[in-house]
Amino acid sequence: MESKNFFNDVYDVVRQIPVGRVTSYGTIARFLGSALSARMVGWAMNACHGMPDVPAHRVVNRNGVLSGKHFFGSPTAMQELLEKEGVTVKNDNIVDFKNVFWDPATALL
DNA sequence: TAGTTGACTCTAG
DNA sequence: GCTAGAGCCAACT
Repeated sequence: MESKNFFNDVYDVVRQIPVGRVTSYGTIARFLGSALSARMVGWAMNACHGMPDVPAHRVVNRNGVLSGKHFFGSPTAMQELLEKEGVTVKNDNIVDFKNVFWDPATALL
């Protein structure tokens, strides 16, 4: 299980997402150098179930939609978490997504 | 071993 | 403006 280099990178980026901010799979994928590997970010999130330090709820698709909300055990768990952190979610969509959007390339660089 | 799937994104029609 | 198809990589069956 030491072959999670790509996953580890994803976790590292997601872990650095500040509270009240969200990012997208493609953004992380591109930041890692694989813009077309956005799916892999999703897979990384799928494996992040054993990583309580990885706020997967702060990672959404490029539309700001909670695509993976269903994978949190409850279809509203992701929304509840985001709203609890100050992110307004409406109908599985992040309100002012552009305002709460967090770009690793801008924050880390 | 090989085939299919998947929490995405982009380009083309 | 919306719908459809293609692409990437790893895990699961």
